Parts: sequence; C-alpha cells; structure tokens
Amino acid sequence: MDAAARTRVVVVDTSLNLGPSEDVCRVVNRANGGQWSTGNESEASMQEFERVMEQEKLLPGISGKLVSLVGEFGDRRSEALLKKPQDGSHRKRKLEYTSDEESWKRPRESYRSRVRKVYYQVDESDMSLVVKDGHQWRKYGQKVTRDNPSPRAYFKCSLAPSCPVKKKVQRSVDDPTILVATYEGEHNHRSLSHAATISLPPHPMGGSASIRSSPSPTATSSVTQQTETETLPNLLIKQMAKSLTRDPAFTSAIAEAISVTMSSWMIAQNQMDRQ
DNA sequence: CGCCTTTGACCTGCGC
DNA sequence: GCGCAGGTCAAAGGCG
Repeated sequence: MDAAARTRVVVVDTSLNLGPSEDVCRVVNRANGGQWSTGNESEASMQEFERVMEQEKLLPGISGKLVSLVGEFGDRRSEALLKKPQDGSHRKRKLEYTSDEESWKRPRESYRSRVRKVYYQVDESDMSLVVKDGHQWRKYGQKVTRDNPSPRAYFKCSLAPSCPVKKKVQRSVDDPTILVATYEGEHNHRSLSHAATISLPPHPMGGSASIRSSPSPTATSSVTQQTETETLPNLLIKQMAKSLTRDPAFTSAIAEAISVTMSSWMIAQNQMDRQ
C-alpha cells in the first residue's frame, strides 16, 4: 500500500464560513483526542462524521484529499493550530511571515512566491517522506532541522524541467503520523493525473460531486439539518463544497482532487465491468 | 541507461 | 566578523 492509499480522513470541521481572511480550518488529530482543535462546539458533528465514514467506508480518497485541501487553504490558521509553541529562543530563519499582510521574506527571490501547506495523515509505521499528490518529484536534499527531530526532505518537480515548484516534507513534531508538505511556487504544467482525467459521470454514490453548483450564502455545521434523502457524509461534503466555491483557487484545487479520485474510481469500475 | 535517492559539502542569511 | 541553521548542490550508488 502506498502513501496515497494510506492517506485518510482525520476530522473535518464543516463550519467553514470561508473567506481568505477568516478562520477557515480546524484540523483535529484523532489520535490525540482533538488536542489541536480550537473549539469543540462541532465536536459531536465531527465524531458523527467520522463514525459514519468509518462504518460506511465512504469516499475515503475524496475525504482524505478534502482534509488536505482544507489544511492547505487554511494555511496559516491550520499551521498555528498544528504547531505547538516552540522554544522562543531558537533563531527564526528567513522564510517566515513578517506580518498579517501575508508577505514572505525570500532571500533569493524578489517575487513573492505562493506557499501553501498540505497535511497528510499516514500510517505510523510508514517512515517514508513520500506523498502522492499527482505530481512527479525528485528529491534533492534532506536535512534534520532544529525544531523537529524528524528529517525534512526537499523535492523539486521533475515532470517539467522548467517547473519552479519545490516541496518540503516533514513529519509533524506533534504527531509522527502527520506529514506536512510545504509547496512553493506553482506548476507551469499539468499534473500526471490531470492529464489522464476524462469527463466525469454523476457521482456513483448518488451524492453531489458537483462543487461548482448551488452557491450558498453561508455554510452550517449543523448536522441536524440532514434530510432523509441525503446521507450524512454527502450532506457534509455538500456543505463544505458550497462554502469552498466562494474561492476560485480553492475551487480549482478541489476540482482537481475530486477528478483524480473519480478517475481512479472509473478505472476500477471499468476493470470490474470487463470481468 | 536513465532516473531516482542518499548524503556530505557548500552556500547563504540572520542574530549576536 | 563569526557561528548557527536552513537550503542547495553534486557525486556516488541503487534500481528497474
């Protein structure tokens, strides 16, 4: 089983009153009993969501990617939630936020590159620092950093020689089952998986996989609004999707993630049909 | 043979 | 200026 297959849903707080400047993300570590959460008013809904996902084995791939993307979109907030206060005496290096103006200090680049973080949950026994994200990477370095005993791996995109994207992968200092992937820059080409993507059919589960439809004014965390015609996970995913569609960048990213999963599902379905 | 990982050396920025 | 720490380079070796 590879890293991508091990990636799974942790917990998604669906109270995503999204907006780039708002608190959009809470990623709670299940193994740690939710110690990273900032508030527990939705704890029951999270647990119920988990329970149903576990029982019904629904959309594991999509769910994992959704968690990752939520973490990515909530970048600074989720980072703040995930990172325990470190020893303040250690030196701060060049790559850090300078203020709330979302600016990065970059020593060698005059432009402000896009930096985002994605959190992957993997098996504790998986000691590799490899995450499958639809792109091809070449590892060019590994370093042990001061604030984290686990090594940090450095990757460059190897799919296109001119692609400027870099990726750093390191285990979370708090939970070794969490891989934190930091992406810098943007791909100037399409991903491998995207290239293979074909037009998608309606969602096989009957739920709505169309995240571009039905714009909603406000998302709600209330799972009690579940209707008889929609399963809980589908409702939650719908609610998240409605909120996320407010941001074009996120919409694009999540559409790709879903298309990757759907492509895999279709390939499997086609193979089953042939048998 | 080509691509990848590994790993020690080197480079660079920052704080003191 | 020096030392520390993060980031990058590049040679060597492994693997399909």
